[in-house]
Amino acid sequence: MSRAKSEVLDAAAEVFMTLGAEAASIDDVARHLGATKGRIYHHFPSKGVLLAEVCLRAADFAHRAVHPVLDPDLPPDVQLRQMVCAHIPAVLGSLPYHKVILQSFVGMSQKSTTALERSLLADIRQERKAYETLFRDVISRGMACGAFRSQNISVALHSVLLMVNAPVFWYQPRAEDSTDFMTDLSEQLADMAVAALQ
Amino acid sequence: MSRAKSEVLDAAAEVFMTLGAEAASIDDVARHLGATKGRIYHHFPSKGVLLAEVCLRAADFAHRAVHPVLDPDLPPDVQLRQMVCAHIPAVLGSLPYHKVILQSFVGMSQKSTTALERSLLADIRQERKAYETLFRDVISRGMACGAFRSQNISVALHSVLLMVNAPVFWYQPRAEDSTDFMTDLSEQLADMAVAALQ
DNA sequence: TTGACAGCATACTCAGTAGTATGTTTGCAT
DNA sequence: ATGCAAACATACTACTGAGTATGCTGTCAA
Repeated sequence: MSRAKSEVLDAAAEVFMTLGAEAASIDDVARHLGATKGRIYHHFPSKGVLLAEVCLRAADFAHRAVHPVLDPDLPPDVQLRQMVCAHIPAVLGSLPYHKVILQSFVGMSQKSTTALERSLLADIRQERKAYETLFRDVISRGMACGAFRSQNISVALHSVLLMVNAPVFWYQPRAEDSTDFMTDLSEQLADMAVAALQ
Repeated sequence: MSRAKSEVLDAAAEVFMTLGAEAASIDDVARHLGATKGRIYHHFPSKGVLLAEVCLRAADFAHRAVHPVLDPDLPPDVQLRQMVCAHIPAVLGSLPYHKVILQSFVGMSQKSTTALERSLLADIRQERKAYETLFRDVISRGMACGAFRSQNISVALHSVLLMVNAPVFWYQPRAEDSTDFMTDLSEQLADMAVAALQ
C-alpha cells in the first residue's frame, strides 16, 4: 500500500475514533489531513469502503501480533497468557483503529449497497472469526485437559475476549508510561483472563 | 412519565440499536412507531435529548435492579455474585437501551449544543459513575479483607464491568430460553467475575 | 518537448435530515 | 354545547454531507 493511502487511513481512524464513524464526515477527515475530499476519494471509492478498510487493518494488526506466539505444544494457560500479552500492546499501539472496529460491533449500520463494501465486510467477519478461533481453540484445549473448568465455551470465549479488549474503552495514551505500564497491564489482564477460566 | 412518551423512548432505543444512534434519523424512529416526526418532537425537544434520555433510562434500569441486593454485611465475593446475577437479567431484559448507551461510550460525538443536552449528559455520567462505584466498593472491600488478590483496582473494575456487559454485544433474544438460559448465563458470568479477582 | 498519468484541489449536485410553523383531532372540564 | 389544551399530523425551510465532474500540477518515460 502506498504511503499516501496509508496516511489517509490513519487520519480516518483518528477522526472516526473521536467523532464516531457515522457522525464524522469525509470533510472532517480531509481537514484533519490538511487536504480536501479529492485526496480521499482518489484513494477510496466511498466512505463505507474507507471505514471497512480501517476495520480490516485493525483486525490485521491484532492477528499479526498474536500469530507469532502461537505454539500448540504449550500448556493452554501458558499459551493464553502469551496471547494476551501479545494482544494488549498491539491494540494499544494502534488504538484508533481498534476503537473504530469496536464501534462497528455495537452499531451495525449495514447500509452497505455496493458489492465492494459487502465483500470487505465479509473479509472483516472472516478475520474476526479466525482471530476468535485462536482463542476458542486454546480455551477448548484447556477444558479438555482439565486446566480450565468446563463451562459454556462461547460465553467464556466472548467474556475473555471482551475483557482483554477492555483497555480500548478506557485507555488514553500518556507520554512516558508506554512500555512499563503496558507490560504491567498486559500481565494483570493475562492473570485475570486465566483466573477467570480456571 | 406518560405512556405515549415511554413508547417513543422504546422505539428510539430499538431503532438507535439497529441503525446506530447517529445514522438513524428521527423519521426512522417515527416510521417504526407508525407515526410522524410531530409525535416525537412533541415529547422531546431535539434528537440529542431523545438519545440522552434513552441512555439515562438504560443506566437507571441497571441501577434499580442491582440496588436491592446491596448488603454491606455480605462477604465481598458473595456480594459481587449477587450484583452480577441481578445485573444480567436487567440488562438482557432491556437490551436495546443498553446497546445504545454502549455506543455512546465508544463514539463520543459530544456535539451537544443546548444546555439541556449538556445537563442530561452530566446526569448520565453521574449515574454511570455511581454504578461503577457500587462495583468498585465491593472489589475494594474484597481486596482489603483478602478475599480478592490485590492489583490495580481501576483495571480490575473496568475488566469485570465489561465482562458482565459482554452479553450486550452478542446476545440475541430467543423465544423460549429466556429464564433458564439467563440464570445459567448469570451464574457463569458471576463465577468468571469472582474467579478473575480471586 | 511532450503527452500521459498519478495525485490531488475546486466547485458543483442532490438526496436526506434536523428542526419549525401551522393545521387538525381528541379528550375533558365547566 | 363549548372552550381549550394535549397530542399528534402535514408541509414546509435551511442546511449538511456524500458523491461527482472537472481542472490543475508535478513527474517520468519515450
